[in-house]
Amino acid sequence: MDINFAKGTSLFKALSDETRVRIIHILSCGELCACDILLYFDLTQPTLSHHLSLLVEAGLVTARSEGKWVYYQLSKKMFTFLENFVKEVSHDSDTCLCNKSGGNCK
Amino acid sequence: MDINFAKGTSLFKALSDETRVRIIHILSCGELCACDILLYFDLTQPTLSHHLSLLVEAGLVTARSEGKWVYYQLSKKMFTFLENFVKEVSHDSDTCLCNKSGGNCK
DNA sequence: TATTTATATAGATATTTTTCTATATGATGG
DNA sequence: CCATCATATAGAAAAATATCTATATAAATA
Repeated sequence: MDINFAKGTSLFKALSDETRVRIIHILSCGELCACDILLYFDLTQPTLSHHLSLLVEAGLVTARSEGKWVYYQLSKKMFTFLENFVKEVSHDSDTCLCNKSGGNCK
Repeated sequence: MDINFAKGTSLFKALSDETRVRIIHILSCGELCACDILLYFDLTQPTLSHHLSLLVEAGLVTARSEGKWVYYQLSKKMFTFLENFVKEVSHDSDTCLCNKSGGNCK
């Protein structure tokens, strides 16, 4: 079971902006439409829309259209993946690259 | 106990590059000097040095000089912080911003 | 002491990212 | 069917990032 570095890194990249991390937090208690999320920020609507689309593209957030609104919600599955990825990558184990490619660190 | 968004985001930013995530993984089984880490990558020495300094600056990795070598090691403390931060930010709780600032999502 | 080895720094360039304004799309309601 | 509201897209500008080559520093060794 190889570590999926590209996928894990793409999640970190999606979370490498404080606005997006705050969006995640705001969504942690349930789904919200974009216009409600906007109230928490001093940003223009297109800028928020861009941040939301990056989060959706990364798979951390899902979007659901209803009437003229789009409701955004956290993907629990992806956050579970992220939690596991952080551990997988940073905890000592036999998946470590140094064991695979003949390094001398062990 | 407010969430430290700036600190958490800075960790995500430090991990938003696949090379740096791979460095973390390579260090997961113990400390290594920069020249040994370099063997795992197709990068120039200054580029790796730059990535290492970003990881150190973020606090995810510590550096220890010995002779002409610099040994790099993961900061377990910071990875524990990161694991907790991911949960804090994404799990429903009374620290959610929407509860604090009169939002209507609950 | 001169050379080699390990690492860092400086400076340049190409790419990516963040944000904005302006505009388009698409649903709702009068 | 026209105006309004929610959202997305286009395009531009400024800032940040990743990478390289060249060079500096500093320790070890011949």
